[in-house]
Amino acid sequence: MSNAGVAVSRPDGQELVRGRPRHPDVDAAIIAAALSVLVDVGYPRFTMVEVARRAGVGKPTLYRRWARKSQLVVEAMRTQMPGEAALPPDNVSDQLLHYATRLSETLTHTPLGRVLPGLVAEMATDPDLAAAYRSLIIEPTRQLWREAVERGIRTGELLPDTDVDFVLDALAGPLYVRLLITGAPADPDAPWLAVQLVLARYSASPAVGAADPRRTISAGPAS
Amino acid sequence: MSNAGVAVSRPDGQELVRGRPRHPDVDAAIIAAALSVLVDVGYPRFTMVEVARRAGVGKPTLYRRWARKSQLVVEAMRTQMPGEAALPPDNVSDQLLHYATRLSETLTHTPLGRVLPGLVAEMATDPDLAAAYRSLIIEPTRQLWREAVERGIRTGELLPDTDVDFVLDALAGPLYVRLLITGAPADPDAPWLAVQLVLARYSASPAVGAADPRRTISAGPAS
DNA sequence: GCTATAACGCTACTGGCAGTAACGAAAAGA
DNA sequence: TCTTTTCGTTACTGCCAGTAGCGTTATAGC
Repeated sequence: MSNAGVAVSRPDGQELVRGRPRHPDVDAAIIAAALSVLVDVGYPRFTMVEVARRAGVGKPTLYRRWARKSQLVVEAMRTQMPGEAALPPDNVSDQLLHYATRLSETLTHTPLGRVLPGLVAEMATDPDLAAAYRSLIIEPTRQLWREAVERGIRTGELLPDTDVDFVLDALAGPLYVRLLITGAPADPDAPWLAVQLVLARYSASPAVGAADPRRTISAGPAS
Repeated sequence: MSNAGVAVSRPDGQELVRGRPRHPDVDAAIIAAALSVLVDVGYPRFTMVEVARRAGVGKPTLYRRWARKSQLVVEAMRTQMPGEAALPPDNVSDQLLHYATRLSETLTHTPLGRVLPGLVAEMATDPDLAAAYRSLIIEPTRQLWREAVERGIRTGELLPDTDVDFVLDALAGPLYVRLLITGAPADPDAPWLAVQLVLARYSASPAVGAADPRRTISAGPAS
């Protein structure tokens, strides 16, 4: 997102750089500083001055790269997202459990959890930020989940009437509610419980969902 | 929450009021103005000056009643919560559907939905606000839901291993996720779909949850 | 080298808002 | 009348986002 107004592509395909080039370490230093500030004080007390101070950089240097504070934050958050990591298990229930568990860990063990509430607020009034956050952070994750669910429908593991988007909301919802609304500590079982709900309703194999299905499906998180 | 530093209770139980009494309409005027500002601009652009202006009141008058902007907002929100309205249906599934539908409507049709994101952010750094919001707005609602679920367990409608708090999260989660995270428009079916999930997993009667259970339980929101 | 260009750190500024202080005036009880 | 407290008004402090202008420095092309 560090806007590349510097480089102008030339007819020969090379980059024409005029003037003093940007220092190669500054971007990284700013992102690192931003993350450290976010971890320390959360979004609402996150100030650009403090980021500049910790990065050993002038404030205008920040604004040369990111026009808004919120954009810098989104960029910093994006670096915290887990990589693709080719999905390991080959059945839908384990895949969903894997994803839900990973989201739960991201929310509890990375700055994302600490920052999310403030970001959510800003999204409500800053459409650009909302779009950036959703397309860079939320959507990539949801797309993975969506593909897993659709695959499950195709293979017959899930019922054909499965409401894909609702399933995604149902898996992520309980995790977000705790973090954002009730403030209760994250329940390590929550991902598994959520997957249970989804399977109980949408799994094609009728046995699932009653009694104690934990053993009938899988033991725990795959990661 | 309008702090009553004015009245001092006397031994005889009467109120001892010294000095000029507060104007009886000012509290209501401020709350009304606050709500109108919230509706118009949302929490992050909500300013006390604007509230004072619309209420035809000085800024210090606001601060005489509510020490923080966030406290005024919580108070204003509280007036928007639906009343108790003795729970109508007598079976758990209809009760939960009723509550979930009411939450959905509150989130979409009252200022609460517009304000919630910003409030959530502020809660992350303001423990007092978080406590006030949770005890005045979140908890009363959850308590109703909790009682319904526990009643269902007692009557045998729900399985004894039902995880009560998780059920609450699972019912509210999908609604909040849309509002706060994905920004997708509220799905009018979401409350019903969420109840379906819960019943499919925790209902004691095994028929529920497969095929098209919509007709096997109830048609729609009870309100 | 020399020149043009743009990044850099620095300082200073504008503008908006939360929250406070101080005032004179008004409303009530004692 | 005296005391107390509210009320509106005005003015203030302090914080922060974001911008402007400065002199300096690194690089590419001539």
